Amino acid sequence: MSRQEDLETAFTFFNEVNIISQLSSNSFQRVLPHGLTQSQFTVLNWFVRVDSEATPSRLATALMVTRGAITNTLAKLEEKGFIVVSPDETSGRQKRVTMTAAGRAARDDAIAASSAMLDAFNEAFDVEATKALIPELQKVRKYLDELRYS
Amino acid sequence: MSRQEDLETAFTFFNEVNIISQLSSNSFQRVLPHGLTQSQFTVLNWFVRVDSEATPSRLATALMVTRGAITNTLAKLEEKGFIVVSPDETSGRQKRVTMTAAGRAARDDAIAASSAMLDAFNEAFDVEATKALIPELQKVRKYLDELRYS
DNA sequence: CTCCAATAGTTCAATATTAAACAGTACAAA
DNA sequence: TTTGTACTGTTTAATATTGAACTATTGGAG
Repeated sequence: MSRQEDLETAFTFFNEVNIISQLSSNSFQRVLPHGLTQSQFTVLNWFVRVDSEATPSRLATALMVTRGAITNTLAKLEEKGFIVVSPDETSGRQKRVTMTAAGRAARDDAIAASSAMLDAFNEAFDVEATKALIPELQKVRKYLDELRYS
Repeated sequence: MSRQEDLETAFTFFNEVNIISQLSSNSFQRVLPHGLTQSQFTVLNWFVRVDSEATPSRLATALMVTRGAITNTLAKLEEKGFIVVSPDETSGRQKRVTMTAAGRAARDDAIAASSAMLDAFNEAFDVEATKALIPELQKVRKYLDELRYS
């Protein structure tokens, strides 16, 4: 296998991943309830998947956007009552962000709204085959994730 | 396997794909030469991968953006001399877009600029394993791609 | 041939994001 | 204690994108 061929393999891999991401994100965004944007949903989902509390800066890093973008996204979520942003008593420069019950419900609504789409996908594709891909993708994700701190 | 578990499998799959896409796109954008944006590169790469000629509308559909967005992207590429937009003699409402030699060179520069990144990836991962994922991803991509025309 | 619905491309206002500048806070080294 | 450096969050101008309105053109149904 020449270096050139290996480069093409890697390039093709990332290209396919990109296209799938775009197509699925498009479909997903179309069904998002409560006027949620992709970014807003990602914040809510982060609270379910990772931690019940965060600083804006931690969210910016986790979601790979600038702190300015997070300021905006959190403001929108707070208007909707899906998160609470409060001062941190132990640190004057940090803020403390938590999700409300309404936020949790909105996140669950979003998941439910996408389930028809995912059901259809699972009908067309062998779920075991999909499941088999996940560990490989996780390895790649972890590699790329560690790369950005080095 | 319950429906709930299958839904989670599919959701996790798309979630991993999304994160990889974001991380790799971030890295890729950082090294893009000639002030190319991701969208601009995607247009140039489309001309290499798919066809040597297109209408703006065809590009908008292929790249999954609005026609307004393509108008903007093509204007930027034309300023840089990477594409040519000419009237279509056979149709007064369509335009004809082609890539210039400079555009082709810029695309090749972009590929070259990302090769260090891809080399590092190939050192960390078994290329054969990566290659094995591609057909599976292509199946998913084709499924999603067909979905949006139905 | 004449409409009329569909299509192609552009423009506009609104929104999300970025990069950079900014102000306030924390903390460790001197 | 003081000072300087690093970090947190916000603001600003610039840019990319969207959805919708608009203009021009096409092509088929009548």
